[in-house]
Amino acid sequence: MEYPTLYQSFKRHINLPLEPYLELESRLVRKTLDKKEFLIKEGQIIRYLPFINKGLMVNYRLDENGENHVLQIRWTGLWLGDLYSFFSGKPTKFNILTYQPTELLMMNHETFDFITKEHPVFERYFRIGIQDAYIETLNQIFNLHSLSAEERYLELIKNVPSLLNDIPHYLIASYLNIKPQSLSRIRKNLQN
Amino acid sequence: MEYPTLYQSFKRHINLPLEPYLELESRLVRKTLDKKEFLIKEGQIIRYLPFINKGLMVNYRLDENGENHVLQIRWTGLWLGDLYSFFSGKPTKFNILTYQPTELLMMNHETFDFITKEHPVFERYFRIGIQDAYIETLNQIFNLHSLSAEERYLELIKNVPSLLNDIPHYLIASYLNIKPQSLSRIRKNLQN
DNA sequence: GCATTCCATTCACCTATGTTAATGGATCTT
DNA sequence: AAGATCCATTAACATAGGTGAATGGAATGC
Repeated sequence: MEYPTLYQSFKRHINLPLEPYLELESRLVRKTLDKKEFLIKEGQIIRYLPFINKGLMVNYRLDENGENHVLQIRWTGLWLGDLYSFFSGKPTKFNILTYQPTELLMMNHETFDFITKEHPVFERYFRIGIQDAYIETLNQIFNLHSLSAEERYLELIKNVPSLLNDIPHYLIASYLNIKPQSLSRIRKNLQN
Repeated sequence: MEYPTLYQSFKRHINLPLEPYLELESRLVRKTLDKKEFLIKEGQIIRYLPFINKGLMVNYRLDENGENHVLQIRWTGLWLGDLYSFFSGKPTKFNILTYQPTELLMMNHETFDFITKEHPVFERYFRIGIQDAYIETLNQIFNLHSLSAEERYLELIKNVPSLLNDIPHYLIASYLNIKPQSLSRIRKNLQN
């Protein structure tokens, strides 16, 4: 087994004997990215589902005024791609960018079809994984509705304390839906 | 076949012969709710996945100040429940309430396990359905980040023109993350 | 090693949306 | 049908967070 982090991700959700796992593993494409490299750029048609074997990536989308909005921040042990573009074949609206040196394991469409057909338990794995992401995203909306900027900041660093050191503050601000100046103001107020 | 709306929902995503569909249909529990009845109340453990065969429901969640936040509005042909509570067995944090007379088709855990085991294509159907909901929810976050209150309002009534007649305005305001007074102000400004 | 770019911070000022309160029409209750 | 409740609307005022501009330190490029 080459990628225990991936195997553990499967085992957390489904009962997966080693053999089908190894069958999958052999079909994955490994990809390494340096700091601040793009995995996905707006307009591309996405041909792979990327699993972050090690590293950290940020997903943002450009609005009509040319401003970036960070929608997702994901790291080691999670998937981050564009399911919509991957499954529909239409161009993506997202930009996904590393902020740490990152190692990815990428599954193409052919492999996805093969393993879910051969071993339906993989379909179940993806159903559960996407479900978890969906539940988290609903929670993100609730936070945007119910918490002040300061409360959202505190909630985020409570859940992911290392984030302040891992990525620039302006990305954290964007993820929280505030401006970097506001994040500075909040951090200053909290010092007292 | 008793519920063509449900069958069409399956056919839109998967290739499903009639027989396994009928097998499922016979196991569903039909439930009718009047206007303004609760399907789900905070604290309950959710035992069913509900499909809206006809009607409209709103999902909201209470914050620490006792304020409601509408997170989802769904209608005929869609599912709306709490996947988290259903699959984890933990109490739900949501409140789901009809705003039109509504007919639901409810699937319990036993049936879910049975049909996905017996016919893996159902697992695929739920994977795709949850994936669509997830993609929509990500888009909802992008709108909250990138659009003004007025733009969010215009976007919503462009997509669902009938909504203004179907549910009270204060629910639309909550879904847009603004106060009813602000929605009134926006609507007034738009008259000119 | 110097120049350049990037980024966090601060401050003064601005604005979109929230808040509070009042009004009147519509809808429910008895 | 009268009374009560709910809800949309308006207006005056309040505020969280945005905007624009300036500063200095850190990281990057040559």
